[in-house]
Amino acid sequence: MPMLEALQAKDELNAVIKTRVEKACQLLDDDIHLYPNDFRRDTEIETLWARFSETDGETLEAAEYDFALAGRVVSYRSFGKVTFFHLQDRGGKIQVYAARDDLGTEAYQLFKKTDIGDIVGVRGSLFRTKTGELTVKTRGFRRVSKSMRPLPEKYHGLKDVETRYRQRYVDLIVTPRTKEIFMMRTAIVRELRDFLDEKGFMEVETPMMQAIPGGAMAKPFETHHNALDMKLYMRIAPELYLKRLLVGGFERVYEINRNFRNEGISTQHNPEFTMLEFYWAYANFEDLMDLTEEMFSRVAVKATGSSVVPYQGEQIDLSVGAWTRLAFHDSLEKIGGVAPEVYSDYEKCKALVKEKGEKVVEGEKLGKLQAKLFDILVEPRLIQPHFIYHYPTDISPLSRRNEDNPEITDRFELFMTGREMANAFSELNDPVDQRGRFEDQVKEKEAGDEEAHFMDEDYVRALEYGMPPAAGQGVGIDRLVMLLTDSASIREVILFPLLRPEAG
RNA sequence: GGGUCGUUAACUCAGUUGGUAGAGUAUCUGCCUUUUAAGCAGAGAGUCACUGGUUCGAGCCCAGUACGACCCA
Repeated sequence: MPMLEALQAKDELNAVIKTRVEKACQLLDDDIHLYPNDFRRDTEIETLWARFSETDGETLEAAEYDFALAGRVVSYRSFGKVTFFHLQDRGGKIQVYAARDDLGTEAYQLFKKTDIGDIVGVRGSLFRTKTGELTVKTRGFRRVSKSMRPLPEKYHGLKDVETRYRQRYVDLIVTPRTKEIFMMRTAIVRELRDFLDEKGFMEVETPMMQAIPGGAMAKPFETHHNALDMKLYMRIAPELYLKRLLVGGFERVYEINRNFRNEGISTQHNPEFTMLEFYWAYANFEDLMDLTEEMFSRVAVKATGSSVVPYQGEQIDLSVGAWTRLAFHDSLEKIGGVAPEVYSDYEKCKALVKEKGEKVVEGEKLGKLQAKLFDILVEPRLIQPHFIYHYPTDISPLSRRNEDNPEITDRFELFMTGREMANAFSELNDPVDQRGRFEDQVKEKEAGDEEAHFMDEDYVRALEYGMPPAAGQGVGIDRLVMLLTDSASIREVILFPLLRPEAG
């Protein structure tokens, strides 16, 4: 095979890879297919453990249960005429024993060309070794994929985080915890879907590419559609489309999908991240708080077995009823230590923001200043679950105003572990009020606020047809998975986090 | 954007005051039929991230660059 020979000739290959390529060339010379796809397994390692973990050796050998397994060789101990190795498939790992006297000299010689990392099929039965370990006795062997690159060292594993993220495939092979986290992620998302489906919500898909990026305050990614010759944005939120569906008569809808925000990268932020948004007609933000407690505690139990979960040394209690509900302005006073005469006075508020080292932009409204104080003084201290409600109207352009006080909205954000986990509100369904709020946002955008909302005429037109009163919520799925897997960085819960291209 | 730290063999890591580049694992060779971080004997393996500077001499000191981690904005 010319390609392999070319690979073999490359000087820059390190010795280990070169040796493996040479070995592969020898196999080819003996007419051995390196990548056959004719082996079929009839069981998996998890199944063997489930059925036989309690069975004693005599019973196993008497039964001579015969089966075919396949997986990756992840360790290898050879004694000459007998070899032990561990085989790993998607569900687990099991020891395999291969002996010359069982396989025959020729087959055993071929088997001995196996490297750690090769993917192999094994036919055989079970027995127990002297130490009692459940082990497969090989009667037939077929290599189905030759590995050219050595795996990381077995004892320390792969530690270099950059390599773990760039070559996640290697991380998944050698780091059991990584595999576990992503299996948990899938289980968490499935449980959210089950929960919402049971409550009568319908999953939908709305545009990821939008002409007007709405539904959140964030900088969008821009792209261009060639055939239509038009600018498009990657969505920052699905909100305005999901609410159009409320107008259309789907009274309970949700979407779990990616959002894109053209902002900094940190342990809490990836440019593309996954959000659950759901909208519920004939409900308000207080109904949402109840539903949220129920949903989070159920998902926590599913993922971790308990509604009290450990996170970075704290025990976070997600049990229904354990959550605190506190008004935004009360949280400024009681947790942030900001007196009402300070937070309600524009100049005093501005002075305090500056004192705390935050910039104040010209023309910024009182609500925005209060939000900055909240971010600095309150948010980091909200370790246990807190619903902070009645956000200022200035910073809540899509939320319904409070009936008694038009300066605040029937909106809450959910905080725990010092971070925002969700944002929710009773929806603004008055088209006249909505148009006015958009117009205020446009003024802020013109004044230089890149994150202010765009005017969306079609959305206002939809509201003019009449949207049922409703409440809606967005939950950051990555952060939820971080919480339930005790992960400090968002990159630990995203399979392929965004990194700069490798040098060279 | 700013600060701190890191980058040495495929992997995990040492590297003294600036003076010939080290270990374990992995790999290769030999021995070995119940091991499991198998063992024993031997061998090979390096653009010390990159570029420049200081120096008789730089993995080590200095400057810059790239990538990453953490903190701050």
